[in-house]
Amino acid sequence: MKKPKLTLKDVALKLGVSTATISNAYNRPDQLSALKRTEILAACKSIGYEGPNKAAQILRKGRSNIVALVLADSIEYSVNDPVANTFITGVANILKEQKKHMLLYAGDSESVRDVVDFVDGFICYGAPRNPNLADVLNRQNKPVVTVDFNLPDRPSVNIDNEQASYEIARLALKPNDRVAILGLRLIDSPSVCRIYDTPLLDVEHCIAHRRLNGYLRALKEAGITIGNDLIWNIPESEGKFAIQAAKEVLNSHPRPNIILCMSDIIALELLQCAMSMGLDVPNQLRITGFDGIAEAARTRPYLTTVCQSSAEKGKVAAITLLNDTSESSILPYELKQGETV
Amino acid sequence: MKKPKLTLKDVALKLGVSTATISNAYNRPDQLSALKRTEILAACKSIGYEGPNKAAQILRKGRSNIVALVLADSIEYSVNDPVANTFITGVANILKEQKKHMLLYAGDSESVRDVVDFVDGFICYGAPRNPNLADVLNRQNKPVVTVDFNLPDRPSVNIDNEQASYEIARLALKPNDRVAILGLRLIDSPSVCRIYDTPLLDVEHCIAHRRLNGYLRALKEAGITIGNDLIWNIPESEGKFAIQAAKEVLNSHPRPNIILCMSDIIALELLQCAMSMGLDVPNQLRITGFDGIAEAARTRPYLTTVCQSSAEKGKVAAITLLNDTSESSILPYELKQGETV
DNA sequence: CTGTTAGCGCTTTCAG
DNA sequence: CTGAAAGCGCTAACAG
Repeated sequence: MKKPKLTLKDVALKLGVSTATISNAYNRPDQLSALKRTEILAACKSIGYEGPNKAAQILRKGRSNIVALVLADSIEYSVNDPVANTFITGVANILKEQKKHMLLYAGDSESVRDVVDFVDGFICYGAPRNPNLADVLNRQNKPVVTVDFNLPDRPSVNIDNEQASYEIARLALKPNDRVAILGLRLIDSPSVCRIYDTPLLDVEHCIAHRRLNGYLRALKEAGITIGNDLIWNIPESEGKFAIQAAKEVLNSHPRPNIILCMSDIIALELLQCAMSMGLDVPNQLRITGFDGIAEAARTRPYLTTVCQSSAEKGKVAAITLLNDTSESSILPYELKQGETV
Repeated sequence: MKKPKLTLKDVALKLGVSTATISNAYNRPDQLSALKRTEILAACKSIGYEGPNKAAQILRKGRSNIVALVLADSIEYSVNDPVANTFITGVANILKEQKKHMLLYAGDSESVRDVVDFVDGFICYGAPRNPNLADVLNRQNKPVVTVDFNLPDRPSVNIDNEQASYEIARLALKPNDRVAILGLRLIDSPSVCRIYDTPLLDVEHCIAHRRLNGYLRALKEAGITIGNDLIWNIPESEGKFAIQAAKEVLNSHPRPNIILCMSDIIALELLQCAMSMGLDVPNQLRITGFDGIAEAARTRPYLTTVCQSSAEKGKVAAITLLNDTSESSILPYELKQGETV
């Protein structure tokens, strides 16, 4: 039952060659004749040696072929968010190609100590919920690629959130509109609430802020002013919170006739709510989303939104990390005119 | 910029104590006085030592606190399946509690060699698409827990698929029904097709087979016979394939008036299809699903289905692995009468 | 092209 | 409670 677990040394002894030769047979084919190499590999297989122990290799080489994917939130939450999911898909795609492995790491953790000594690098998807984590990450020496936020001197992958938001708002807005904004993680609060004069989260750490700026620029241009009581904070892009916010905003007086949402999930829940209240979309209420998730493409009326390719983001992030380049990328996005505007 | 990266030895030297003492301070508090321990820890922190190197610990201790979650399919696919996702959530929940980490591993890989030497164990969610992988997994010595399939002498987590399928079919069937079955991975084919006389996948490796048996038992009891040309194979629980199958079955003559689906995703796509063809559900067509995914609870008409808790499965699997027990679990399920039957 | 050897950084007996 | 020493299993100089 329990195999004795051969080591490279055992094998070298048995085959009457040096350990270096066995090691080279596996790791550096150019260091010995092809013939000898084939012989050795065959002999190893036949006596049941499966190759050098990976744990020892990690220590010795300082490389594990494991990449940590640091999610913005807990794993539980992130894995159920379609946008995060698509991103993971993109990363997985590239890692598989390069025979690397993926360790999921929660962004609400305190530190990366548990894994920093053996992973080869970090892909950091969204500003970690625990702000401490970003600092720790930045202070260590392994490669880091950030996505949807920035860390000093680290490459990042982003879209131009400000411009995208500006454009979608511009597309949607009409003179004299009564506007509301459903924001995502604008302030440091676990609750659905209006932001009033709560200080906003750090710009660098927060795409929400950039999206807000884009909206506000479009509003200004359209000659519309909006109070902070018409800007909601939603702590997570999750149905439950989105519904709460949707109800609040739709039941507020005077009711807005256009609502700019910082994610499709939020927009879709709002849309559901509005329709079940008998509102005519888009005539009584216009809605814009952000992301371009698959579900939005399946749901009628089609959502007017900003499409970004999360899968592509994942791929670019993985490639950037594996090449250890320091170049940041700005990826393209696309406005999608649906039926909600 | 680049810190010199202190080792335990350096630190011991600097503090004038032995390496064992430093090691004990971190790992075995009972081996030294609380006072000395606090002093040492404080001193370490102040000189910038973050604690023992994890890579070295893994080699030395033979334990990494990393658990591999082996998915049935590629990571790309699995992460976008709501059932798999909920399962991952459950696993993540327990791992977090126990400060373990999760490595995602694709079930279409050839072997686990890349990670077997350093992970602490495997949770295997669904029979791996590469059947080879199951063998390799079973031959190695680290703990394995299987979910939704079995491996000899390994603990597993399952529901009683046969009985559940029997019950949902029994609930739905009426005398003289024209029945079709939309099966999931019944045969080893990448295509949507009728199974005809293609050999079924191995029973042990295949919940689909058990579900099929349950359906057939109910059919037999109801005095209905069904040919293999009315049983479809769908290779993955993905929208694209489900739609293909839905069209085939709904356009076949005579059209079935009841269709038993092996997943909610399949059932939901079928439902969409049927409604867009103007069919009256449930009067002209009854549909049953399997799983009880969240989306089914949001979609009208409500799906009649078998609800199982994937999150619970994940938790139980993780607990079983971490406790290294050999007890298998059979989890409960629940029939949910919706509006499609 | 092959063999010897010094570690990678740590933990854990074991003797004091 | 502390310190010295022997590896965990491997790789990469380096010398032959």
